[in-house]
Amino acid sequence: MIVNSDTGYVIPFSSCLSEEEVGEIYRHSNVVKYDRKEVIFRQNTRTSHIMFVKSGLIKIFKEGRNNKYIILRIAIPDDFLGLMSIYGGDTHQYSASAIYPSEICFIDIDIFNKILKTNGEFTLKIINLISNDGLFIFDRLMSQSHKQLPGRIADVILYFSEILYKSNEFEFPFTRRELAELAGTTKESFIRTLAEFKHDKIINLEGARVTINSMNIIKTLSQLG
Amino acid sequence: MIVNSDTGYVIPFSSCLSEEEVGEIYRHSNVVKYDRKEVIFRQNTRTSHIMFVKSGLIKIFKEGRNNKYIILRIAIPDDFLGLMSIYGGDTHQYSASAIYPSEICFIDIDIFNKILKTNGEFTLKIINLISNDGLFIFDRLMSQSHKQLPGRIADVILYFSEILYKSNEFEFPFTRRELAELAGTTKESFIRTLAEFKHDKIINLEGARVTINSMNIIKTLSQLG
DNA sequence: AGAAAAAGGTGATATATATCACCTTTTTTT
DNA sequence: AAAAAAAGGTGATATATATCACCTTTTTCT
Repeated sequence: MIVNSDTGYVIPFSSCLSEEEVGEIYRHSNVVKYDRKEVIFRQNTRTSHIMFVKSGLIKIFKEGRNNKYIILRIAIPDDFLGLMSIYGGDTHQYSASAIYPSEICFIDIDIFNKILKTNGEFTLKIINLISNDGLFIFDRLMSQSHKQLPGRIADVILYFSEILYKSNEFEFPFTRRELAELAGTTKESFIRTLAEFKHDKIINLEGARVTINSMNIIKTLSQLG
Repeated sequence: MIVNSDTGYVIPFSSCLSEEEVGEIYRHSNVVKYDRKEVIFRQNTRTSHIMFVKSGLIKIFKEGRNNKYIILRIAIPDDFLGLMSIYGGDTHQYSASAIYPSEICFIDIDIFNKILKTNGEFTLKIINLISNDGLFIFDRLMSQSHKQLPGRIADVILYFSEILYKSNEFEFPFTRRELAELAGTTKESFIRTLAEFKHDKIINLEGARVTINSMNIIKTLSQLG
């Protein structure tokens, strides 16, 4: 559902933008609301807009063969979506869907590029974002290649605790199956390993609710792999 | 060994650069020669220059725990090195070493950034490069997570045949151990699977020399995982 | 040229984790 | 409110690939 453009929101890195540039973006953008589980864009479709998360939580994932998925990361407010695909080619290389009801701001791609070409400060911020996205994927690749399950599941716990929620206590916004797709394993193996963590009192676990009892052990598991 | 700056080489994407910009880069750059196996930069060291390959072949790799490595890709002439690390933070997140005697051009980072900030056309090319690097790593992540050995080794063969050498016949520039690090497996498993490919007449194999007999089967293996 | 180290290779064995086959509980749909 | 579907969970079993222990050949070093 498309709502009228409003100016009651902040564009990421707008401190680097002139008033005219901000105005131009507002004039050529609109906000779309998504319900839980709604798809924002799907891999292999053509890129058409610059997007950023205005509110909510977005799952970034990729479908492989045999109905297998990898969840890459969770995008939070002010995160851009799909930059890598937009600037690396002309089709999305992954999909995005709303975890909770969310609002996405769509910006006209030509306007955005015009600003990129003329505003070096802003451009460097965008280059910085894309680079960090790439390095994050590289870390995932290392984790996937060299660590075995306990290490990878420790990584998932650290991702929620340190990057996403910045707290020792949180609720998984995902089903066990999705958590497994984030850890690169199967639902069953994820459940079992998480149950071991609970049994060993490294974490408390009630349904989706997690409390980290021993951050040290989690970090050691992550490091030793 | 540092040689004097010379202007007998072409800067990648220099068609997007003005004469002054090209001159400025020449004035603030120098070419360094590396022997086989010499390290160009090492992960966790601070970034200091923009680099591109003038000649040779460069191995891009990352060290994990337990003396395990992942080889990410091979950089060829005109490829930039380390852009993602330079623009994603201030330390290299991976290492680079020469596979054959190679020449690397080092460009002053401030001069390069100055040009980035003022030349939008050129900047878009650089954004395009970094984005593609990121997408390439994502593909590797998918390959690593969802494919089993024969599929991953087919991917390695396709990488050399289609991306690097653009031929059905080529020589691996790597030892078996390195090939395994590129496929995300062990030396032994790589050797065995490659021997199966040979036994099944999918490829010919004599030492490092590979001839692909059935590109179809290789592609099918890659796709089915 | 000779010694040492690295690379290539093979068979036997171990093991982590996927797969399968269920059952129970919760959530969603009609 | 009942039926259907999805999620959570557990035990038994299968299997792909890592690991180990060698041996041979090639390359590198002194």
